[in-house]
Amino acid sequence: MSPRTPNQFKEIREEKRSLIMDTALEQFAGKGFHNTTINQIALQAGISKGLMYNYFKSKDELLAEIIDRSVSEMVRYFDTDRDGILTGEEFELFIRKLFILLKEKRTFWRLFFQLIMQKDVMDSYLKRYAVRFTSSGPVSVKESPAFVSGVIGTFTDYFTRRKPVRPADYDPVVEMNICVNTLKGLAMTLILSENIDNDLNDKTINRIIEIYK
Amino acid sequence: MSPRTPNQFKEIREEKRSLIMDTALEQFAGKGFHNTTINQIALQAGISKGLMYNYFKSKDELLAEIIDRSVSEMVRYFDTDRDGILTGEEFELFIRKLFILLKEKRTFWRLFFQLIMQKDVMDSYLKRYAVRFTSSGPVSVKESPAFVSGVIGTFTDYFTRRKPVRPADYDPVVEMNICVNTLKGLAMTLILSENIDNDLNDKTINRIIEIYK
Amino acid sequence: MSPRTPNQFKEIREEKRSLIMDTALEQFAGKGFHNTTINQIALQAGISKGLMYNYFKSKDELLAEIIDRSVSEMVRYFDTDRDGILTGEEFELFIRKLFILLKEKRTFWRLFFQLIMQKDVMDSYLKRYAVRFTSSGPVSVKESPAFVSGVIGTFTDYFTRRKPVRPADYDPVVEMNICVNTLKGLAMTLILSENIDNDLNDKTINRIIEIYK
Amino acid sequence: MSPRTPNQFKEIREEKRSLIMDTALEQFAGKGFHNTTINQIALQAGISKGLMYNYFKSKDELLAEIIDRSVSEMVRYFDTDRDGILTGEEFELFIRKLFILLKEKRTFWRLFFQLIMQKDVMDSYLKRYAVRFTSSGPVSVKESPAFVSGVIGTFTDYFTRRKPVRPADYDPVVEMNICVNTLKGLAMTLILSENIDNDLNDKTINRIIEIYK
DNA sequence: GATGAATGAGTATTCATTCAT
DNA sequence: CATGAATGAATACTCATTCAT
Repeated sequence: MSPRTPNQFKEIREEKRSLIMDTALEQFAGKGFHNTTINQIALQAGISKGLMYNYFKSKDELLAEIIDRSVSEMVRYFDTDRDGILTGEEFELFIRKLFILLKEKRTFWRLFFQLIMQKDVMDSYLKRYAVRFTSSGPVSVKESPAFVSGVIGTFTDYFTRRKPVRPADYDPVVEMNICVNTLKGLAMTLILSENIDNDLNDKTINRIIEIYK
Repeated sequence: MSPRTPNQFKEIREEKRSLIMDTALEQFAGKGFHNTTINQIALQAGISKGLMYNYFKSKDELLAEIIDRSVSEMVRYFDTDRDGILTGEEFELFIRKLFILLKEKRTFWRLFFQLIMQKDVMDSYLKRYAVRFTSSGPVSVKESPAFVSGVIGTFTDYFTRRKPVRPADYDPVVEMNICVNTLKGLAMTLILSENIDNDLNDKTINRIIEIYK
Repeated sequence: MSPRTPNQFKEIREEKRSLIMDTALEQFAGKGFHNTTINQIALQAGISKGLMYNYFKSKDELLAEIIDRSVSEMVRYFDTDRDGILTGEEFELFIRKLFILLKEKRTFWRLFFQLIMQKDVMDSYLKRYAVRFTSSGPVSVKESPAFVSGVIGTFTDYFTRRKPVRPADYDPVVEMNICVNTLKGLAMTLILSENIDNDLNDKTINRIIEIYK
Repeated sequence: MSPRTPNQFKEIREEKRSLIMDTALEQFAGKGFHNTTINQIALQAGISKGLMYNYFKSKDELLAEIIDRSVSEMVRYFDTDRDGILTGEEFELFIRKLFILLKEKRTFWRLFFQLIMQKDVMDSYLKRYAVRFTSSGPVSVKESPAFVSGVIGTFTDYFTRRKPVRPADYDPVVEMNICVNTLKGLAMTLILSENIDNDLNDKTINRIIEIYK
């Protein structure tokens, strides 16, 4: 009889929002954004089409919110307000954290990579949220403008310091480039494989740490 | 106005087919398959919508033909009917060839990666390189020449032979995994960057060859 | 916290009803009936969507009530149960009253004219002033007090009596037609202008009275 | 077998465009813009919904085109590149032309008046075509920026010249205001009546000319 | 009374595909 | 061969209305 309290409403909203976003993410990642209809999302989420639009202004916004949520989470995860100096231990920690996160959020990252390969989808996202493309992908400037450039700087610095006595042919930028792209390639493999060979994966990560620590 | 010979007709047909496929590829890669309309392709190719259907049964088939053409070319390029033994020189050649091709066909590869991410078919793709692509992702297999698995085998073999006297911690599979994923990561970077740092790229490739040859 | 008396309840209800109707009128007149959503009305009125339906059965009924309220008021204003004879003084009074009312209720009249133009019901409206308005135009008749036809009759009578000694070309019906349409045109101008030239308007009204009194 | 000539295509297009616009105008004027669906228009015009969009980008553009067409026609009709001096004969001609046009295009004018009463509909039109509101309604600046202000100026001038020896109470602006609004009111009546009393109408127009010529 | 989450029928719009000429 | 008018199924999105709390 008595109306629901504002808190109850807020709870309901947040729960449903999450439900919709999770459902949509799964379908977007599996079938692609354009091959997923609002109807399908609503059906699978067990809600009506209209309700979707009660929570999200449009299909595009739904996508943007999904990206925002995960990117924010990612940034929060790594943004440990360091002194800018990457020690060997911190480097190892970073790599290990990275792959844990990739495994945990594989569905999202598959979607994410799909998207960054399509110029126009990303463009519309870029306009909404001012994202910066870097060698390690786009990151929401809204959340953390200096995050990525910070990481790159820290990495370059790390590879410069690694070999105080450089062999004639040692170029820290090249070294970093190889390291970063190895991680990128592994990330891709991890994200795309249906069944990960966890043993090989772990061994590979260990070996990378061994090489670059 | 002498009547054209059957051969001339065929040539004209082939040329127009190519024109349509090139135009379509460019647009698919830039805007995504679903964001490209037949109208846009026809307009840019300077032909009528109807004529499109004279050359290709459907939009899906157009896509499939584009994939087939480039994949075949790729296979032809590398499938030099070797003895299965990869020497250091052959390894270097392979890497260099690979990046030349990636640069030359960047547009295609962007599209290609878009597509293979759109379903969990990477695995099935690895086993059977020729997949039929449709608008809802890659689906039916056309042929299965064991090309890819052949490459994998040759590579594994190469990494096994490289260090006859293995250090205790040397694992050829791990080593190959790192090598392959480094190449994969670099390929991704190359395909996606708007402006390639050619100098860094060349240095990086040289360094990789230095490491793995 | 003494419990409210039934009378207080009624007052509160009436006040809220009025608030909703005023808010709705403003929006209907500004954006049109179809471009105004229940949500917008509720939001601006500071109540919930659900409560709206506590006061009005439907959006259509809300519109009908708005019309009814203002038309009733209008009728009450002019329906001074006269003897049917319009003197010169009464004529002047009528004109002045008319424009005062138009100015005071401009918002309503804009809406009203919007509605009566939306179907060929001007004629039927003339005969039966109270029409039920729905979203697809004015439809069912609620009551038919012969108010309008009464006014027309009185006017015709007035113009017939005005010139006992008629010039050869004097036609009272034509004269009344011009007079009525001049008023109508002025009313339209008044209702639609964003900024009224009050001085010109007053002078014009005075001149009309001068001509027709 | 042989394809249609460009001319044939152009003819088909123009015919269909007109058909759609006429059908839409009729329905918009009768039921209002928002109460008319694209489906209904297509059905009545005997074409498919899709074809509508082959000819008009949107429902809004369809409306805009309908307005443009008629307004342009109107302007062309009156824009006789005069010397700016309105003689009595020219004044009479103008009035007579005006009512002929109003009768011929009653359906359009009903729609037009509906629209100018709805702020937002007109606003979107204003943005597209830069229209200026004047006392005699909006006119497309695109077509004829100086048209309306020209008419107003000419009219004011006319009413100033009419009584070289002015009575003490003669104000040409007031006189013009009455004249213009009488015409406006008559126009409204003409547009809205289902059955026009042609006789009364003609007599009224004659009387107005008699008064103001 | 009061709230706003939930529904679903309805509407504009898109676009691959067909086909008469 | 070639054209582009025509189709209609599919899809995103809106909004009045209901109802559990």
